[in-house]
Amino acid sequence: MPYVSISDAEWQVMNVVWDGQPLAAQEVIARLEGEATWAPATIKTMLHRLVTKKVLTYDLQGNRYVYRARARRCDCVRAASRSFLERVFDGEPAPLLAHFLRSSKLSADEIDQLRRILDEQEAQP
Amino acid sequence: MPYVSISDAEWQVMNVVWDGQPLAAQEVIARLEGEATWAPATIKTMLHRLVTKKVLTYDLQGNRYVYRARARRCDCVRAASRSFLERVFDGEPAPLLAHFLRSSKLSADEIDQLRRILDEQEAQP
DNA sequence: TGACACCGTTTACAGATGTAGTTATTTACA
DNA sequence: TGTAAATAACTACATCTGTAAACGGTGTCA
Repeated sequence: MPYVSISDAEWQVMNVVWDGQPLAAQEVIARLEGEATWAPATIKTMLHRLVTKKVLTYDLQGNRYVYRARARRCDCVRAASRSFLERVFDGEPAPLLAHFLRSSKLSADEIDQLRRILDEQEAQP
Repeated sequence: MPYVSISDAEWQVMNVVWDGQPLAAQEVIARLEGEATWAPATIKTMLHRLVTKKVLTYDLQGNRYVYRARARRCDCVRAASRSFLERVFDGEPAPLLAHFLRSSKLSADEIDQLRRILDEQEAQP
């Protein structure tokens, strides 16, 4: 399975599918109301391309497709994250983390959670 | 100054320029040896496009251009980071941070550093 | 049994991107 | 002063992206 990248607009569609799969095209279109201003035809094009890219697949239900993700979200997140880290932060995770820690407003709970992950990281060799 | 996005390949060039500016095209090409396998002409094309996009500028030195960044790295990093956060993590910084914390191997020093940033964040309202 | 509505497929097209060769101009050396 | 080398500019072209209309098949309601 050769890696094909998911474009910006396609990520918006995939996020909807991952969140609510399985979904028929109409449902994807409905959930993108407000999020984006695409014509329904545009969304259909993207669903089609995502099937071609083997990121999505579908089951036939009568005469309509019901889409499901074929690639796992976590794998796509991993690939996109690695590529972003490489591109923008030259592969250095620490500056990336510093950047996002500084530029995000986090709740006390979230901060605690992140501290705990840091503790875990420290425990590993 | 309308925002134009810096492509994947262009980031590689910009990282070299930001690290060593001002740089003549030849120097950029030299520093990309090994990093990438582009023909020199390819790199020149990218330099040219980056000037068009107003991300780079240059000073004439004899018959050659000496390039300098026109956009600040931190601004470009900020823009790219925001877009990535939006696209891949639906705008939620905490999951993004958790992901990178878990998937990176960090030195003890780096972990301390990050803890300190978390402390700072907690102090802010 | 038509006509309409809906579905996925095909086609369209401009702009961005990756990749690089060709050309014209300038400069420096012989 | 002529010629070779180097430089930036122009041209090229296939693919990817964003955006969407047109088309052809099918199901449904009158």
